[in-house]
Amino acid sequence: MSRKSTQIPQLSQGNPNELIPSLGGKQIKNPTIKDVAAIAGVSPSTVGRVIGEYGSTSAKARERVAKAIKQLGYKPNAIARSLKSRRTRTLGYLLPIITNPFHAQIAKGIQDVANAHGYNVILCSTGMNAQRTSELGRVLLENRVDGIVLSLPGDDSVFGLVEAFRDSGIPIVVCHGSRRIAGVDKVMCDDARGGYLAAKHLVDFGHRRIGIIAIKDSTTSSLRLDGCRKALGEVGIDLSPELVMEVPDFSQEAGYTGTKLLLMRCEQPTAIIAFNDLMALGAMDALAEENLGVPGNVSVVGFDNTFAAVMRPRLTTVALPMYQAGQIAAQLLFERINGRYRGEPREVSLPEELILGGSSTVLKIRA
Amino acid sequence: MSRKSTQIPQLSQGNPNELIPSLGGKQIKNPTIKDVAAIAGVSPSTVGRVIGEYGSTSAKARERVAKAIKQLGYKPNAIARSLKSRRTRTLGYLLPIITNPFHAQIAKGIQDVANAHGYNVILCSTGMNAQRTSELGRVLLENRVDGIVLSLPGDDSVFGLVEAFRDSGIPIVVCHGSRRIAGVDKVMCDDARGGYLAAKHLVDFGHRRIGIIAIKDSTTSSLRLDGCRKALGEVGIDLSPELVMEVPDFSQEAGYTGTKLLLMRCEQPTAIIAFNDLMALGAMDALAEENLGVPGNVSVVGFDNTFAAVMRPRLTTVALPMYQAGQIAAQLLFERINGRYRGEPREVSLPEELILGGSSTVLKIRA
DNA sequence: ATGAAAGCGCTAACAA
DNA sequence: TTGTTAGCGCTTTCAT
Repeated sequence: MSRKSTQIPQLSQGNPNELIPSLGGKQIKNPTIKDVAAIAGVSPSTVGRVIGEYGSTSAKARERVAKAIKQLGYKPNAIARSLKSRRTRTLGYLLPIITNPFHAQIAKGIQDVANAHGYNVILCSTGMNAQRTSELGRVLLENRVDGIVLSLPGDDSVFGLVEAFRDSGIPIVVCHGSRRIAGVDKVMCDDARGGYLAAKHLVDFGHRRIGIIAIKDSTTSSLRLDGCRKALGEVGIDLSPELVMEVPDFSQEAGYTGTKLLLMRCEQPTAIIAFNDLMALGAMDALAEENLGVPGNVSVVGFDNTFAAVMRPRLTTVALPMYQAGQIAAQLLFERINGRYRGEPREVSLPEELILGGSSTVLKIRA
Repeated sequence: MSRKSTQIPQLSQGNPNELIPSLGGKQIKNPTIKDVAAIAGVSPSTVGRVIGEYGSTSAKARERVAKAIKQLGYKPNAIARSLKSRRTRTLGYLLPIITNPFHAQIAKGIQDVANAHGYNVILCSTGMNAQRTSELGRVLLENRVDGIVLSLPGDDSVFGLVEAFRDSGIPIVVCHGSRRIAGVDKVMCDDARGGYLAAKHLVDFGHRRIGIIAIKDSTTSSLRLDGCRKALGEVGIDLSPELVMEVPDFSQEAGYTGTKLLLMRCEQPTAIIAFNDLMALGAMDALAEENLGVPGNVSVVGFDNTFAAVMRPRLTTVALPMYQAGQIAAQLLFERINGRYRGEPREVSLPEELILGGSSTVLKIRA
């Protein structure tokens, strides 16, 4: 009913925004700082000072302005403010797809910190499409965001985008994205440490023959593998290449197939580490097909803690602090934005954490 | 290294943006439409026409402007454009928490459609906090978004927010939010139909004594329950109240406890419907504790298809088309924004779909 | 088809 | 402490 109120001028026509104090009448269509000033009987600048909380104002002025604002239903125009102040109080967040729980967690971390600073976040899903990535970068640039967080793998479109932002002097933080993006602040997880924790856990449980489902051409995967090697090395074991199955991607299918192949080509491992929960699920399906119980016959450990808690048995996994990563990314960004930090690019490494589930158990010595 | 390029004026000082054609020199610090005009040898208005693709321009002018733009590395300023044109090409999306996969799906649907229209999306998680909800609403208002999508339960802060947007003439679409918000377009799922599908499925499998874990004070829950009743009614069964266990919320804990209580107070049902996957998981844990196998002794059906696919056995569930819901919500919004539709509030009801898993099976007649 | 001029709503100098 | 003035970078009449 009042939906079209803005279309129907409620004051006399001919003076769209004239400073008629609307003595009896109610609202002016889109009250500006000038309208407020007229009603409060002060100058526009004084109103600006009251609203923007800068400069100095008398208590009386503040009171009158506040009253006028309420009377008019005045809402500051952030657009105009941005144009003049050259700050939009907006951050951009570029990510592959928001439906990935990882990125959703990061997004939440960024958003919470941003809001606490009075900032908004524009979310941009690239869909891993190069053209779209460039386009979204351009849009963010045109919208003059004060900073951006990037959770993208490193391809040419991403490098180009980083370059463009750097040229504009807009700070960038990479959060759980490509490690190959140089010259920017980064927030990453300590993947080597995570791999170490996973393998160490199994080693402590007595496992010695541990199969690993790793990913080809993935830095994260190779760091985790390094960590596994280290843990095994500590008990004098040299990880045999035949126990490391390299698969093309982090999919459930890859976990399944990889495990099948692994079981075929080597003596049955007593435990399997898959470099994410989805692959661990695939691995467990493969094991079930071979009538190998988990954890009875084979222990399984996953990574990422994406849905380990809803599996039965609950999956032992390595959790990554993505929410925290998002928060820190935003904090680093704000330090750049407000000039509190101007030094060399920093890299924050966040600890990963082992979450115990029922999918791993102490190795039974066979008779 | 080139990070501080904007701070170091690269041209002579004293003429911040004078129309010196920068013949040999490279970039002007922050080229505007005027700079482009000067280099292209046309007026600013012509440049505006070329960039904004309005009015008419000669091919020659377009070419010269394009060249100047490239030479200067000019980026249009969306802020200035918004101020003048009174359109920000930005949508707001208010939701409880982005880490809820439902809302992430909706967000993606909105974002994809928005981007296709050249629009951005500002994401706002309210965290179900009333004060925060109002604040975010205010911020969106101040930022003059062209429209908003709401996925919020109905409380006073939300009603207030809706009112505020209506006063400003900014269109709103509720997407999978409170049905109690009146006077706005809505995109909802057909929960009654979903409930019907779930119960019909079990009835078709021969089940007659079906326990239902429902939620107190939830419209969605009562619609689903209606649907269940209808399916049972079709085979002449009147759903007994003792088979309907009302729990306080949609949590796993509630599913677990509800099932325990259900098993205590009535003859053992041959199937259980829980109104989301999480409660179904809790129900299955409860059943396991009672040594009741799924689906051997009891069939289980969930709702929402949030993680049914990773459960073993895979959970039979009713899936909701959230991505599509987000897309449609955005489409409805655009129809309002560009004035293509000005009629009464519409309500779109989206079909839910049964996804078969291994958690439900044909009822075995006991000897 | 193009240019000149006004102004969107605000902030930031500078005066007073 | 307050008011005046001048823009921020763009779009939009209105002339030409």
